[in-house]
Amino acid sequence: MPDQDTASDAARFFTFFNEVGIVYQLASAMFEARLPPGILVSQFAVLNHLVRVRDGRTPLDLARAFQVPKTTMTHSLVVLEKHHLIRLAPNPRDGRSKCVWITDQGREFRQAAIESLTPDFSALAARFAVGQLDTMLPVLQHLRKEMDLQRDG
Amino acid sequence: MPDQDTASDAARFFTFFNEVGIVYQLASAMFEARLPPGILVSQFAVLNHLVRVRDGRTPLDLARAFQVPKTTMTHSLVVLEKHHLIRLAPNPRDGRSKCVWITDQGREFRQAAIESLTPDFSALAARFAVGQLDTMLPVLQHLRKEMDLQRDG
DNA sequence: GCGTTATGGTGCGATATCGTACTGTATGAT
DNA sequence: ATCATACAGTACGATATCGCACCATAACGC
Repeated sequence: MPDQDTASDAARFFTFFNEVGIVYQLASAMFEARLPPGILVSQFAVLNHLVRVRDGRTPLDLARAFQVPKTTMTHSLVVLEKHHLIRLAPNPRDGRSKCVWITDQGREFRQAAIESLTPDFSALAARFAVGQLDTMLPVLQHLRKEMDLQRDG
Repeated sequence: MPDQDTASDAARFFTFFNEVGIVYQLASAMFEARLPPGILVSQFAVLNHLVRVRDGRTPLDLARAFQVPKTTMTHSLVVLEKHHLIRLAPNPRDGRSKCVWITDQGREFRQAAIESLTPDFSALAARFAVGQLDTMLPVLQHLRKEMDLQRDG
């Protein structure tokens, strides 16, 4: 009964994404409580991406990576630049475009923000066995990759 | 070396939540593309909660469930009521408060929205083995519960 | 080269989210 | 009963997010 199967698949995806959304909300709230006023999780996420993945890319690359409209990314970058956490340089390869570079201050800010979360993570580790994350992480990464491919192609 | 351990725990939580955030973004984008204009994921999520968990509760209960400020929830409820997807009734137990009830139209809307996602889920199921979700779901739910408890207590 | 189309970024207006302050009702102490 | 305090919801202003229109440059066809 393939109809039954696809219905069941859909229900499982829906339930799963619903749960992911809740965990995201809770983690965001936890994180935002530690960030200094004026910097939001969305903006920190950009900073984090520049360190974890690569800086020097264009605003549009970042917008695509985060699945947000380019106007939203422009705004986030303006805020980060105002705080001297990134630097926007002209793109030598394309006169229409720019390159986004993280500053030393930006790296320090990211590091400090991550460290400020340590108490929260410690408290959570006392409630939840961290080893369980190791099982889920590669599966989540694989899921993300496939969703990315589906989006693009 | 307990310091090393807690640092490693923190790094694992951070990496994991980062991945959760990415999956959430991708799933939201996928979902929002199927919702009719005028209804956002945040508003649909409220509707979904009313069916999955319970309706008849107060706006503040919902705000706490979603970890959003009560003013944000007020706004979402106004939008949903404007579309006749919910009904706001006075709370017979408390003159300051209200009760949120989903309408028949709201239930139909939710069902139709979920069904509109079926093609996306089918395509994704062809790329990603759905059974892997079943392993992660209970762990995610457990993590969410512990994060909730940490937040409250 | 020149014109057409495509693309990166921004300006602008609309809605969403959030913090603060306020209103009205409930709760509790006396 | 009266008063002080706590609490649910709203009003309002600030920022975030988003869609649409526009500008400047790039890419392409000829």
